[in-house]
Parts: sequence; C-alpha cells; structure tokens
Amino acid sequence: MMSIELGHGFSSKKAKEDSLLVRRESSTLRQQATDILRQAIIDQRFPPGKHLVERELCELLGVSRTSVREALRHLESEHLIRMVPHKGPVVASLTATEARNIYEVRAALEGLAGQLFATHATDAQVDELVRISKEITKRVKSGDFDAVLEIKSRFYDVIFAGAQNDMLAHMIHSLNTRVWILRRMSLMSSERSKKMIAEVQSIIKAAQARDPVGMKEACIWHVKSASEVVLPKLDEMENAGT
Amino acid sequence: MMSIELGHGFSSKKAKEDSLLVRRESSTLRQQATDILRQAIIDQRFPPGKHLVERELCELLGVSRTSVREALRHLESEHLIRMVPHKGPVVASLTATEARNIYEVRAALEGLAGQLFATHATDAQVDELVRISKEITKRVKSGDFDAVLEIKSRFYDVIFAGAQNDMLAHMIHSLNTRVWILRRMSLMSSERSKKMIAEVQSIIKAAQARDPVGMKEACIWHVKSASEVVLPKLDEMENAGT
DNA sequence: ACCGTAATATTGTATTACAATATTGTCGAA
DNA sequence: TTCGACAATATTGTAATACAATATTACGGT
Repeated sequence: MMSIELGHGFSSKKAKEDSLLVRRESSTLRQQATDILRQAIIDQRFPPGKHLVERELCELLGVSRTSVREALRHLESEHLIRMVPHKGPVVASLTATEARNIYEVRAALEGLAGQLFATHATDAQVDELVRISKEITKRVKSGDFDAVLEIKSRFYDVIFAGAQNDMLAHMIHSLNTRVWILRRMSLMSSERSKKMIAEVQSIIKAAQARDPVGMKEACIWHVKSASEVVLPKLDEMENAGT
Repeated sequence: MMSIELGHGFSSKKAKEDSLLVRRESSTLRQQATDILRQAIIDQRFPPGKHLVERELCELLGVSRTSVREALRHLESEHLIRMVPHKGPVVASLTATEARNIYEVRAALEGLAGQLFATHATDAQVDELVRISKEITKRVKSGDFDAVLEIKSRFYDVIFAGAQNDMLAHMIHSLNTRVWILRRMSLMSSERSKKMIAEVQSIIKAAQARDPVGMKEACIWHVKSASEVVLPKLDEMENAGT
C-alpha cells in the first residue's frame, strides 16, 4: 500500500500510478479541515444560508482557529461559503440564476473536454470509458444515487485525462462541487436516469468514432438535458420560498 | 493610481452604481494584502519561481502573519502561487503546456460570453462596446501596452455585463490574471496589434448584427489568434532555458 | 572528497489577547 | 405600549508569541 521513499527524486512528469512517492495523506490539518467542511456542505449537514461560527467549527473539527480560518478562505474561493465582514462565513445558497449560469458554463467546458478527448485520447482510454459506462448503467438500476454520481465522476475523470487539460478538469470539478445537490436531485427521476444513460451512450459512440464535433455536441447535450430537468424545479422551489 | 477593485468577489447581482450601500473600501487587511501581492506577482516584482517567505511578506506589507497566510491561501486558489509543504509559497511559473491549456479554456469561455452577449445585451451595451473599441485603437497607437490591456479589460467587462453570467465573468477573469504577462507580451509585436484591432472589429460587427454564432466565433478566433502568437514564443523560451 | 550529524531556518499549528463591529437586551421617556 | 438611546454581549479581524515538524545548510570527522 505505502511505497518506499526514494529521497526527493520527484521527477514524476508522467505520474504513473505505481509511483514510488510516499503517499502522505492530506498532509496538513487545514487540508483535512477544508475537505471535511466541504463534504459537510455538500452533504447539506450545513444547510445553505447557515451561519457558521468559527469557534464552533474549531470544537467540531478539533483544530485551532488558525486552521479553521485558512480552510474557510479556501472554501470561500470555491464559492461554497460567502464571507460577510464582521459576521462571518455563511454557507452559500444557490439561486436559480446562479445555477443557470453554472450550467451554461459547464456545457461549454464539458463540450470542450469531449472535443479534446476525441482528439487526444488513447485507445485504452476509450475502452476504459466504455467499461465505466456499463458500470453506470448497472448502478442506475441499483437506485443508489450517490453511487451513480461517484461513478459518473470517474467517467468524467477519464474524459479529462484523455483531454489532457488539467486546468479544464479543475474548473469543471469546481463547478460540479457547487451543483452537486442539484445533480443528485436530477437523478431522482427515473425518466431522467433513462435519458441520462442514452446520452452517455451517444458520448461513447462519438468517442469510439473519434469524432470531436460529435463528442462535443453529445457532451453539451448531456449538460443541457440535465439542466432542463433541474432548473425548473429550482425555479419552483424559489418561488415557493417567496 | 490604478484602482483595481476586484474586492469582495462578484456577488452583485445587478450592481447598479447608484446603490445605497455603504462603500467600505476593501474592508479587511487580508483583502488589501491579497490585492497587493497579486499585483506584485502580475507585475513580476516577484518573478515566477521566487520562493516567498512569510516573515518577509509580513514586514513588506506591515501586517501580521495571520493576514499574510490567509492572503496566500487566496492566491493559491487562484493558482498564482503554489504551496509546497514545509517549504512555503512559490510564485507559480507558467509552463507552455499550462498556457496552452488556459488558452483552450479561454477560447471556449470567451466564445460563450460572446454568444450570450449577442443574445442578451441591451442596445446601450452594444453602443458602449463600439465606443470602447475606438478607444482601443487609439491606445494601441500610443504604444502603451498596459493601457491597452486596461481598456481591453473594460471591453470584456461590457461583454460580461451583457452576457449576464457572473460565474463566467469570474472564471475568465481568473484565467486572465494568470496569463497577463503573456498577453502583454503578445501586444508587443506591431503586426499582432494590427490583427488584434481587426479581430475586435469583427466582434463588434457580429454584436451589432446580434449574431450569436458569429460573435462566438469571432471571440474564439480572437483568443486563438493571440495564442498562436504567444505560445510559440513560450515554447522557444522554455527550450532555451534547457 | 564523502558521509553523518548538528545547527539553523521556515512552515504548520495552537494559544492568547484585544480592537472593531454587529447583535441583542435593557431601560427610560413620550 | 412603543420607540429610541445606550449598555451588554458575541463574533470576527488582527496581532503576537510559542513550539513542533520538517527542510536546508554548515561543519567536522573519516
């Protein structure tokens, strides 16, 4: 499991997964704090709008205020919380407008990712994509939505790897964090799941055909299709809240 | 001299300038620290690869380590610095690959921005765009590259406003910060400046025609064109460094 | 010249303190 | 009672200090 240290010969330009680098799990406390808080927000343990208090977080996490505050800075830049001067951090809530904006951007970015994948990916990566798509179908049938989201993340990770653009991967990932709740929501309709599987299939088909434009459009369509399910619901909720 | 004001994010939904809100200029010290450090990096006062030392920054800025560290967290999330555990922050250097990735993403995002502008913008915004484009031509002739970048930022701000997607604006802005140096570099060739003006004109034309697809393509073309000037130079520099 | 080890520097984290600001509660007057 | 002024309280913003963990450098012996 843990491999041996070879000194600091970290010339891992390729980063094969059998790297010899020591795997020092999330080295710093603030990193762990950040991850835990992020997860808590995603899981809605801290509901949107919730006013967080630094001291409470310190106690909750068992770390000092220093670390908590630095973790909060990080979450702020991910737009998971909003800092109100002299009031503190507030868990960000997603307005319908923001969600619409995010889905617009996601469509553009995932379209690009698809296009680049069709252009640059290895055959092995295409095969891997096919393999995962089958797993997606399987998990959808099981009805475990979080499991579906998890495997779909892997699906996209393969696309990003093939696309060979880390910046792109990072940005999409960051956006997805914010709409995670919506994505789960969208899966909870069985018609949506069915359509989703079909969309994945058309992405696969374009990938196998090495068709950049086709893949781009399939990816864009996939995002658009999801947004069309979710955004009306969000509008509805927002109006009901008024 | 330069009023930067990317103060507290971009949460202003409409941001009418005659808002009644109290205008507390960059309220917190860490915000000011963040801005100053960011500017220093952009201006290459801290060259890429430079190893920053917290204590020195404290002295330089006249604030405590607490504030400096929180500012550093922010810059880290903007990818302007890289945190190496137990070694500290290092000013990020831009590899040719990263630059290529960023330009790919920028093309997609600015294309989207253009498309949305053509769809949603008011006539006044189109007029404003025309006005600014004339100013761009003027400043290009003056030969002040920073002035050109500044007015081009305003050009894009109008596009973002018309596109009505704050998330998109924020992401492009963040990317631009990282390639600021390259953008300035690209302007330093007079042929490039000439072509740039022509590209802006074609963007304007599409905007006036309210042609989303045309505008999208003009914006994409503009980014691609800039990247084709800059990326070879960067490759060159990188090889020379070896 | 090489190796191991001590000395040093710097970050990571915790703790304490206090000023600035926001929120809440209290009391008196109209 | 209702309202407003003002005090009491809570929380963040910032600073200063301390120490452990780790990386870098210097030194000294072989």
